[in-house]
Amino acid sequence: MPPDTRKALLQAATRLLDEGGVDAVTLREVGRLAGVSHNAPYKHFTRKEALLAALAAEELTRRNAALTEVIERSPGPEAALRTAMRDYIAWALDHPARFKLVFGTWTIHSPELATAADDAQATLVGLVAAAQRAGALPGGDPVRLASLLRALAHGAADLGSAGHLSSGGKGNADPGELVDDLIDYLRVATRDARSPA
Amino acid sequence: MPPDTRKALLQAATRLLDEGGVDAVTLREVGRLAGVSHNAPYKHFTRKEALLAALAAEELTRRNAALTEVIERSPGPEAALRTAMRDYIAWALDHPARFKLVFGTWTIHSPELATAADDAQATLVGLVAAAQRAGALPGGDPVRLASLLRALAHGAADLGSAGHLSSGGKGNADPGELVDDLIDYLRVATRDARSPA
DNA sequence: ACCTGAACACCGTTCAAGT
DNA sequence: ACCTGAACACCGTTCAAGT
Repeated sequence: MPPDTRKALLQAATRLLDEGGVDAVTLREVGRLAGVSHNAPYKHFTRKEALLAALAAEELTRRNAALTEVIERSPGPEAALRTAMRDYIAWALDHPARFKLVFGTWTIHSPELATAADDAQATLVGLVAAAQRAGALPGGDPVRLASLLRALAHGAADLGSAGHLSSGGKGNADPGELVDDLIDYLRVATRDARSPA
Repeated sequence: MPPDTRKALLQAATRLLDEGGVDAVTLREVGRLAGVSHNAPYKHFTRKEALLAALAAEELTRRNAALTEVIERSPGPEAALRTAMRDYIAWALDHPARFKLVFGTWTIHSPELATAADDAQATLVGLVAAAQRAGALPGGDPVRLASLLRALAHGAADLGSAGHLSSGGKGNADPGELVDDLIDYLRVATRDARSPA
């Protein structure tokens, strides 16, 4: 079996990311942890951002697999949606650096990252459409509704993980509660649209 | 009039932030732009993050003033809420680096930044409560409802400014539309709760 | 094809020193 | 009180060279 330096580099980078945030991911330290010279990384990634993009793509692919599994194991689309949103929040709070990395601004074009992002979007849209058919969500463009859900989960997770959801020192809102609130409001809106005017 | 190096440093930092993102804000370049030595900043800020926190506090204070003005000029709480949310999104898209800085993770405790954040939260909660009384939003804890609105606006702005709201190359959702959608759904939920069961 | 060591142009931060 | 210049310990990236 070959040494597989590339994998060792990614593992080292993941560890540094989790332990100290993206600023702690330094090509020199990555090399050191992987037991290789400080510019061996350049033989596997064109530049630092390319390594980070590979890391983000791996992570997002794992999230997609987890999402698919949630959908398969859930009794129905509404339960799947609630579990998926809660899992997303939990992931962001447990791994804030990974979350910020994946959804940060990329100046590089990474096909793997773009594909993983498209897959996630497509899976969520499919789930939303199923929930609409099941009467758990209001009608309309499922892409737009999926974006609404995604934006809320993303905002709640981001504000929550940065500590901006608490005011005056005491935490006022749990990110998970917010996504539940939204789904509840959408349910009400669904019923309302069905009843005769 | 004194040279006011502190102000010159903050101005230089703001320019670098807008032009190249937070990574472009380098104490050495800030000093250079302000016409001062590369470590004069240390006489005004304990460390780099303190300068960034001062920058963020200034920006958030300006946003609070703008929000208050929107409320005063609006015909009613619902119009004020919609305008405020749209303004927030527009600000984030126009000044992505400032937005990311203000709502990033701080390892420093800045009283000015904390105060500005609390002010913003309090003003928004007051606006939400007024909209509830006006029948434009459903009842319940106004703090929680404000967090819901804030999380959605934040998520839509963040995903939008990072380009994550478009899938397959074509933009599918405009962040501004998403906040309008949410307020619309909440209106429906408000009506529903009022009608007799 | 993959890796190394030296080198270059940067950083943030500290320190001794000046006014 | 405010500022400077030298210094230290880091970076990302490039280059010439080795296997």
